[in-house]
Amino acid sequence: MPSGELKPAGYIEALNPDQREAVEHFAGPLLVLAGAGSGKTRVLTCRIARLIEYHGVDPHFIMAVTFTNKAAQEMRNRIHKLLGAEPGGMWIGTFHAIGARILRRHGSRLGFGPDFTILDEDDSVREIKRVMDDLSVAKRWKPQAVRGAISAAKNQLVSAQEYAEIAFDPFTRVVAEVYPTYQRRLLEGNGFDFDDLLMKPVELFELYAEVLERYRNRFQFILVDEYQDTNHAQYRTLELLAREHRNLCVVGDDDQSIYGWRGADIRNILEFERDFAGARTIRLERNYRSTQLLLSAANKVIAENKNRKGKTLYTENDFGPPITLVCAADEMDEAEWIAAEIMNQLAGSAETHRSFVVLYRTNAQSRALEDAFRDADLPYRIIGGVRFYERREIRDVIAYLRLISNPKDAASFMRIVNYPRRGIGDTTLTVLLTAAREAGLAPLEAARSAREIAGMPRTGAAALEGFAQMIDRYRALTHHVRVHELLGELIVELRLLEKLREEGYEGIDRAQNVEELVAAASEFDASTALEAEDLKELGHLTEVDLFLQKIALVADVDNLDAEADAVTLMTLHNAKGLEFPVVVIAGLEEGLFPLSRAYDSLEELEEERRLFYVGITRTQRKLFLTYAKRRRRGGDWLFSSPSTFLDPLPQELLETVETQRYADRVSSRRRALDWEEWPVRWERGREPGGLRYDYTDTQDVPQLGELAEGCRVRHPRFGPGTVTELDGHGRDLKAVIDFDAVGTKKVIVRYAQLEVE
DNA sequence: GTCGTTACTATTTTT
DNA sequence: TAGTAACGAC
Repeated sequence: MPSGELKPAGYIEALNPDQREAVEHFAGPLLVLAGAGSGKTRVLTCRIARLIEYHGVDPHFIMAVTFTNKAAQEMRNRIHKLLGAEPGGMWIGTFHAIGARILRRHGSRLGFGPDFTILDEDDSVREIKRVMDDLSVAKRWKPQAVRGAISAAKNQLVSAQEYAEIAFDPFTRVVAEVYPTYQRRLLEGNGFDFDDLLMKPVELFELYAEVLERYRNRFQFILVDEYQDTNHAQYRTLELLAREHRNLCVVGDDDQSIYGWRGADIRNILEFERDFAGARTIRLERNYRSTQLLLSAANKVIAENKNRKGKTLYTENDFGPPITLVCAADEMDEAEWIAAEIMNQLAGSAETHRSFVVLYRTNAQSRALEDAFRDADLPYRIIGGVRFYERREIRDVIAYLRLISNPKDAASFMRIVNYPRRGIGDTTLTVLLTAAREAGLAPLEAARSAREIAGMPRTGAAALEGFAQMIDRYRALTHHVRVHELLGELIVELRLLEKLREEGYEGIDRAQNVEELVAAASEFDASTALEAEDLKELGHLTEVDLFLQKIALVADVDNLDAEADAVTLMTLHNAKGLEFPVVVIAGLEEGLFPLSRAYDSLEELEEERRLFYVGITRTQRKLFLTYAKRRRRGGDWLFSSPSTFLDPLPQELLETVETQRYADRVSSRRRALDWEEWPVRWERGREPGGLRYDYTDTQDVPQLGELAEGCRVRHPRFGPGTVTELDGHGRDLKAVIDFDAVGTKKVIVRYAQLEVE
């Protein structure tokens, strides 16, 4: 235990007083409110080092939980550096990875084998769709929506039974019907979805006191990164584990909570001090990352939010250059301007490509940027979007591995039974599945003796048996060969690369991806996937099992290669935890950022604002904010005004710029407007602040003001009035207007020739 | 059983 | 607009 004679290690002396206080805190609950760029990871890692080195805590008793694998890896490396050795026995990982690890050990109590499959969101939607088809409810509701509801329930730890009790309308009643069947299918297929990895460990702890006891004793010290992003299931896990010893240290920033839509509950951090009475709270407000100017802008933006603990960042860095606010004509113009500006900056300075990042709200925005970057010959890489492990060809190959690893996996069976084509069609499959269900067998099991099934077409039966034999043959190999060897053989046998290449241009890419997967597999080292203490109990798991469980939990950011010399393009969400010398935030328009649906509630709008705050605080030196006057979205042009998020930014921090094309367009329009009235029909889409125009014969139209509830309008016959209600969409949009002179009337906007004041 | 066409719908973020 | 799902023809 504490031995006061030891001189503080060098890493302690380098900390500022607040950081030091957090690091030196030993036992009892601790909340560290760590502003952006305030050295949060440093505090976490130093604290762990100190627990081990100074307080003599065996790493075996420490658990550190992060949100991404990348953060976990980073933490591991830094602790290694501080201690000069790997802290053996310590658990560091994401909630999901830790959940999977616990389930691997004890899942059998809930009826799951340790070689379980982890279903990603897409797998889960497919499974739900299948359930819905069977229950004949697929027509009325979207599987995606039902999945969302089940996922939300799981994050709230609401079981299928409990859900049934609270179902109150047609939709939730359908969900209540699907949920238990879906769970049963998962159990039958020995699979967990992402949410199960969080919910099932809690179930395990609550049902089996001795399991809970084991981990309570085991994790004497728990540290949690990004605590503001925890959902209820995660909160409950922490509470169960830490309730007794109370050595729970959480680090987070309520101003950076951006995952509310995924069930993260900001109350977890706002109410930590209440939930863990006697908790010490330390604020880290000194920022080491950004310029003073940027921090003052960020502080102004976030101060608009009501629901926060309150924190003001400061720095002793330079004042720094102003933020450049750019107005562009459309998204191509915006993208071209960004590409050109990055080229400029590169030409005149020592910066390299990797100093730049372009952040945006939606993945769809990357398209224009990619085009512009390609045209400008600017090297770039995109994080997010269609992720590697989500590509069709990769999922196909992985489905083979999954079926080999877990013959009960019905979803993977269905995916590949006829890929590549082997003459197994709907008729054959329907007969097989019916027979399988009656016999209580998984599809692959039934396929092994397909010829014995009544009503099975002869060619189909032979193909099925051949398929099953092939899978079984590889299954027998799993204990003897490495994953990449197995994969290599499989691909040759299927003639997969040849077949993909025959698909033409895109197929060549696909074939390359498959080769990349084999390369990734050959780098996979099972010895690090399963730690020594798990080997005893789980030594019989194959490398294939472990490889699959591992890749199911990797995100794209995890692969962010800091070395590659290219401009990074990614969503704001993906940027959390990262920093860049030069940042561009694109698409600062009403309806896009903030996204229009965020107007539904204050909470969502505040979350969007936090996202903007996260974006600003990624910046070390120079920030560009861009918006476009119009943007193609779906089929037509969407016109919009600059984001209201820009409003709190004081003029003196900004320098405003128009792109050449925007300037040209405005001047030509002004000239045109002098002599011509523009033939325009306009509609208001779902997007508040964004007006959707349909115009007959011109390319360019003047922008009308916003039509929204509460705004003042003028009607040619009824005179001035106030809009009290909007109803319908697009060309069917109707407005209820309280006219000053003639009272309330409902008009069809399309015909009413309203003028917005 | 396969292929091609049409229809539809989703355009938010992800462990 | 683009991608996918469903459907119908061969």
